[in-house]
Amino acid sequence: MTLSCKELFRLLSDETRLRSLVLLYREGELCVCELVYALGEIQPKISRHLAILRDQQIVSDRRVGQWVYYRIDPELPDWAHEILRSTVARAANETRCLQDIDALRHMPDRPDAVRCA
Amino acid sequence: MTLSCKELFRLLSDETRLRSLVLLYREGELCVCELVYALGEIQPKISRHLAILRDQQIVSDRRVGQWVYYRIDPELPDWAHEILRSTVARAANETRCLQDIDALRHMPDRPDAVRCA
DNA sequence: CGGGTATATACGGTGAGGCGTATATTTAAA
DNA sequence: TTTAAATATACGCCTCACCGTATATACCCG
Repeated sequence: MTLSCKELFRLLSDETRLRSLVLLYREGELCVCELVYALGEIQPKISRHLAILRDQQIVSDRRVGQWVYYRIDPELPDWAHEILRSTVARAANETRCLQDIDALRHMPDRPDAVRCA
Repeated sequence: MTLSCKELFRLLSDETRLRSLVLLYREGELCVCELVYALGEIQPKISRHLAILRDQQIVSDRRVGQWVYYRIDPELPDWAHEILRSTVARAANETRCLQDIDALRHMPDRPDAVRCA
């Protein structure tokens, strides 16, 4: 099935997914443990929501050793990408997202060395 | 409370509300019975969803005789309006919305004479 | 192979929100 | 003042999606 407006909005209407997508949009690529740390949520919750986004092809993933990196799916349709862009522009002003960005910045032992690949 | 991204998306994730907003965005102003006809849904359902949108100040209403006309709230924040614009551009390609527009066009006895006010 | 870390998934419980029906309210017209 | 039309709301039902806990899977290293 192709992505509908309604379906996209349903996906964006969950706070955990929205915060994750804002971070992924800004950072390009993040592994699960980075999102867990930045959002301050438990790992199964993050993984579950990422799986939902992956099933609808909003994000794609790749495994690097024991880590799994997620990013906005590069094949996301233009109209959806435009909505995401507006969203990130707005959400970046909301307190919760600002905190997430800051938390990520201060995460110790970030597995960032691997990310270049 | 001010409108959050998450809240806007929750409102847009319901098909009836989404179809109503697409029509309102295109047509400028519509009364309840026009939406009932165009969407082919029962009146309490339409009224209920319009009330939800009104409570969140996505739409505003005005009474003209026995009719109540709804429109996109002119004070909708810019970022929300931009998301709506992208949405309408996309949704206007989805079958359901095309049918709605067509149905509205063929509605008999439309109370359109009043709308000029 | 065995232990540890990262991630994914299964499961039952629970609450939010959508639904249709019935009814209330408002206005116009008779 | 009664009737009818347009709209709004109240109510109970039910589905769906989220939650936390527990467990499974995958990979690395010793």
